[in-house]
Amino acid sequence: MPSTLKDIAKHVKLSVSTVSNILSSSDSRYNKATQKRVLQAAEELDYHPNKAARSMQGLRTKVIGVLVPDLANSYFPDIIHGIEHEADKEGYQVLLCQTYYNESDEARKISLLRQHRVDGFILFPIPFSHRNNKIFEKLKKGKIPVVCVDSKIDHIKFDFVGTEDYKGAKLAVSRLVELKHKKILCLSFGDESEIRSERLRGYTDALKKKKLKFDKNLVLPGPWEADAPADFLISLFKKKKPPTAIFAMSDLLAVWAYTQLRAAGYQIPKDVSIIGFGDLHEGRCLDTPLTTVAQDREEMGRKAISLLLARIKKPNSRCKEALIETKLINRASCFGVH
Amino acid sequence: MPSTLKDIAKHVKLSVSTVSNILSSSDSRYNKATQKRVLQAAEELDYHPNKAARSMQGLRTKVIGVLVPDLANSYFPDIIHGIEHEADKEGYQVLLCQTYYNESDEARKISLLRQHRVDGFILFPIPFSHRNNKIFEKLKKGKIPVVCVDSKIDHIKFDFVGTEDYKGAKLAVSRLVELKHKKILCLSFGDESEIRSERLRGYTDALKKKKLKFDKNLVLPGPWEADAPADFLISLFKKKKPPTAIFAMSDLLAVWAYTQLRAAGYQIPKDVSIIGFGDLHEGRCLDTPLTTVAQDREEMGRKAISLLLARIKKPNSRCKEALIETKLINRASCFGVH
DNA sequence: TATTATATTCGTAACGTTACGAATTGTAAC
DNA sequence: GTTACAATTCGTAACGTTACGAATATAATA
Repeated sequence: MPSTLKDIAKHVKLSVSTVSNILSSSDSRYNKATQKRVLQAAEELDYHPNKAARSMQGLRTKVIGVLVPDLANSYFPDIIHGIEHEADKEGYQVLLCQTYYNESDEARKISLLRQHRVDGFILFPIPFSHRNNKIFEKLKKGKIPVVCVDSKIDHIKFDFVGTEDYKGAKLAVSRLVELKHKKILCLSFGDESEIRSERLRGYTDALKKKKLKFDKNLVLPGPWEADAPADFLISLFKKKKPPTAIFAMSDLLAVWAYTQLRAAGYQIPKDVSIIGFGDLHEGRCLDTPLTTVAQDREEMGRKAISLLLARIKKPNSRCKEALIETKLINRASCFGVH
Repeated sequence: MPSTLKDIAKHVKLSVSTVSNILSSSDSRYNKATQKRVLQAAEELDYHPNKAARSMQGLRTKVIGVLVPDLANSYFPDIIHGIEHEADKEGYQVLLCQTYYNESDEARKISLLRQHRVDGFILFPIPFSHRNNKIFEKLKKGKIPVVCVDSKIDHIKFDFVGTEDYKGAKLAVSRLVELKHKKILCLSFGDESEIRSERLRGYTDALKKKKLKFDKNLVLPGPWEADAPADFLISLFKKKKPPTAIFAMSDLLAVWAYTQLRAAGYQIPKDVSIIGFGDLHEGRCLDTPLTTVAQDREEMGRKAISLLLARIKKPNSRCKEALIETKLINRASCFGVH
């Protein structure tokens, strides 16, 4: 039983519409004294405008829905921070949900947010999912403003924010090549996402540029794919011409490799150099801090909001794509080979 | 312009109320064929019930608001996972906001969530804040169901979920004492929170039990407090009778100390044993994994939901408090002294 | 004082949904 | 062909808000 405009109106003996007008637009033709009286009553009665009623006028809710896979991955909070901060500046509020990489959760959360009539979505779609894309088709057909981040939806065009995956990977691998590494392992994602293929392209092109040949046996998926990938990883380093460096497609993968190698008695970077991608906290607080490719994640969030607001204003404009720059962060995990 | 009941009604040539009834209660007296027709039309027209209109009936929204300080702290995502999972089971949905440890954001986000008429709140209040407590008084007076986690609100009683801070700290320090450490540094939070005082009490009691005397110079606040606490920390270990162990009130503090000491040339645990509190990911992936006090954070989340739902059902029942158990996780960062 | 202009305030309809009781249809029994 | 009863379906009011145009009060001018 929260108080309503009617309650306030009764309290100050004015009409509901007067109270509404005063409370919702500060600029107004109303008597200063009246305004003060109303504001005060609102305060006293602990009035919270009912967004439900408001949005029923078909007005903007000024709320945007953000759907991320998993907050436990420290990649996301920074982006969310950027989103919230920028949204806030424009008077938008953010509602946050998680999918836990689960397709039916993804669908359910989108529906929930639609029920709340959010003005638009920022989605981090589950990468390379075989989900039923109908939900997204409907978003598209309903002209609901959507910005996808990181992954795109098959066959459906939305605004998009991503990372300069190709450039970043090339940067990283070029660095290893400069340090005279000849045999560089590529620790890859297990999926078939565009992120993966771009980073792989960066890896191979960096090798090519220095006339090193690409060996597909040096590309292996991370811990969540193979059966005993840790053993397999170590076995690669026990061969007689072992790799001397690892390019990992993510910091998490890099940290995993780091841990496994250390446990197996290898020293980083003396025996093996490692370079990651993402500049996550996990890599920074390693004993030998991780050299990595960083992207400005808050900027990603800001960019996503700016694309979204542009679309909210012009729902029919052409879809835009933005790639966030990368740069190399040199820390201790890479070492020259002689 | 999402479709409405009216649209569906027109489409199937039935009244709005029939459509509403069919769509909102699956149990019903309606003709099976009619039901199918309606469901199908809803699907075709991509109908999403308008929560706004629904909640205007004064009905439950089946949405609960969760307000956390900062998702970048990996302490929170686990709890949120527990919250979401349990809420989901009961048919409740979760709206998540951050305060960034900022009091005015805290107030604004609570107001936002109230505007959405959430059925209740799970709050992680900013600890030891000098905030204006009026917002909380109003929540209390308005009988809005609220569960606080971790910190309480001064002078205002809400349901509460916390950690067995005293027992956990005592457990940790007792362990160090068993390992024959005589001089144990306590790395404390900088605030005056109840969490701090309870963990401090655990620390002192563990010492007392083994007849070790409490030295208040051995209690020092973490990195965010003193001017040059890192230097100060190291200086303590350069004295002639240096501490041989550290009890840190959080894993983050522990990791910080670990890093500083390593950088200064000390070995963990050979020179200094460290024990943390919280069992965060950061401590697990250290080169020398951190011994720590763990609490089941998903259970915290579940508990919070169960208290909240109980309160939603009986808004006037007595406030309950739940403390989540702690246990010691022995890893490599502690070492016996001889 | 009458007339106009200006400053304030008001009343009504509409948004999409649900609860409630009323209305309509169909069916079986007489 | 009534009547009784069940099976379906319907109509209306209400929730809290805002937009819109209308109404009233007050001041300024003739």
